[in-house]
Amino acid sequence: MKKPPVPKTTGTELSGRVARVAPADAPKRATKRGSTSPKSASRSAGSVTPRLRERKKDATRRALVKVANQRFHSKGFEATTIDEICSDAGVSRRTFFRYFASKDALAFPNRAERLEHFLDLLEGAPETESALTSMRRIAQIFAREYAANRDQLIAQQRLISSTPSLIAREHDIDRDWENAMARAFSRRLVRGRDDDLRAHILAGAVIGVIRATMRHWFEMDGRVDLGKLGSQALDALQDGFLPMATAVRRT
Amino acid sequence: MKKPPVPKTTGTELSGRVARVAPADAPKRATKRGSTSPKSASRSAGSVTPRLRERKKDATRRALVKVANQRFHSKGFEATTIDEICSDAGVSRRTFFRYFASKDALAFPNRAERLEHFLDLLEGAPETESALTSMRRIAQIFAREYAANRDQLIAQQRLISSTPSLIAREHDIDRDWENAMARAFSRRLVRGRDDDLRAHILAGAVIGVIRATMRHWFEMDGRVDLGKLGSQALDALQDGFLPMATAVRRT
DNA sequence: GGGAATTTGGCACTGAGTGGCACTTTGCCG
DNA sequence: CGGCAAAGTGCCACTCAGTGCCAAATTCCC
Repeated sequence: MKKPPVPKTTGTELSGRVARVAPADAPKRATKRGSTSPKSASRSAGSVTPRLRERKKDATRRALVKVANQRFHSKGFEATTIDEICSDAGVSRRTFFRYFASKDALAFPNRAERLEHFLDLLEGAPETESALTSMRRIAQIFAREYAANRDQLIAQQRLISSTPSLIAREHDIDRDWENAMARAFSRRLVRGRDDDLRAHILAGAVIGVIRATMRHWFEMDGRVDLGKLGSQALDALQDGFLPMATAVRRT
Repeated sequence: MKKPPVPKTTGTELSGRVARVAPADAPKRATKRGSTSPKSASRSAGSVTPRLRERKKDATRRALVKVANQRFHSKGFEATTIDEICSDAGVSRRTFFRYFASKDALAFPNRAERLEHFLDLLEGAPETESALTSMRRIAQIFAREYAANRDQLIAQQRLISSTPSLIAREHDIDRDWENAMARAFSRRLVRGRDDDLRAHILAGAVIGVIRATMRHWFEMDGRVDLGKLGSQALDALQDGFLPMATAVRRT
């Protein structure tokens, strides 16, 4: 009771804002091999990829995601404590936070990978292609990919949609995509004033349209053709929502 | 040490999910006078607004927002403790949470009022007006209002933009607006299949465009005409981003 | 002034997230 | 093989947000 011994210094204020323990949440990045990672390069040779250590880390990470999602789906996200997840995975609480920056992060495994994929596609688009055409093409690629993982994505989305804090995280992710898109568009547009603004406006519109489309797809439990849906949505965007914007009471 | 006496039942699991203490975060709602509030109407006459109790509550709320923002701006959002805010405002911790559902909520005073205002305008729009025309008109109204509070809004935005958790909350608010918009559009569109989807797509695009516009305005420290900016952005949306979508390298 | 309805404060408790340190494992040498 | 450094892990203590509960204070209304 009373007071715990001593809070170290004065505590309560101006605590250092350093915290360089382990940022976590970094994408695995590996898998793609090569990459000339500086490592420590103590001597030189090696390169037989003996990273038996990496294997273990990866296994732990996967285990955490797996047991966590089991609990999440059976008793809900908020009702699941990190302690439970840790004991299921046979890992200590402290270790958990070395793998994931937060409990939320568990619900978005491969957040980083997906964005990276999107970026690759976006940056790999031919210079001569218009922004909206690129998006149309890329949307088809993702539509196929999403359709292939339909059930898993729907389960994941159901969890997210029913958890306020996860909804917020999802919006963060949308913003990442939007910013990535804006950057790519900006490079593509006529070089001149206001390009940054115009690129952001276009990106904002595209992301908004795509989000609405995804939302609909999820609400239909993925029983509609996502590719066609996305295509139509981008059509609507491209012709200025004519049927919607003007018609108030079509015949 | 050891263990605290008794955690009540078994604790740790299946704790009731009721929590009907005080949702907080409700808009003041008053101020508009009249409104035939049922109150208790004990006698009849009066009408001198004797709610001395309401005054105090309002004062407490304002005080909390005020002292909180002082601290937020001087030492940052995350570094500020709710305890500090409470002692500054002369209120207990427990009371704080009866006024605000979370620390985040402090950074968005009148979140509810603004949305309500938007909803009123949206629902009060003439039936014969197209969705985009309504938005254009409403955007002008908000542009004027924002311009009038420029300095305060910019300070607020600076705080939000520099705090991840507040950015997330801001996105929640955007979503509220988007949903409100979608609902209004849906009522306005041709009644038929897919209206909900189409309304959401349009709303998503509009919100995206508006967000990008606001972002730019804030980045320019409000030194540009927000009304004109919004108007141009909606123009771009309405003609399908023709100059952006097609031109890859204008002459 | 008296009694009911609110409002408030204090207390105890849960759960997320962090820092520090000691201990174990793994990779890498000579 | 034995030893060494670095990376990974476990444990403990601590801070802080948020909530339930109940008693004390305040306000309202007669």
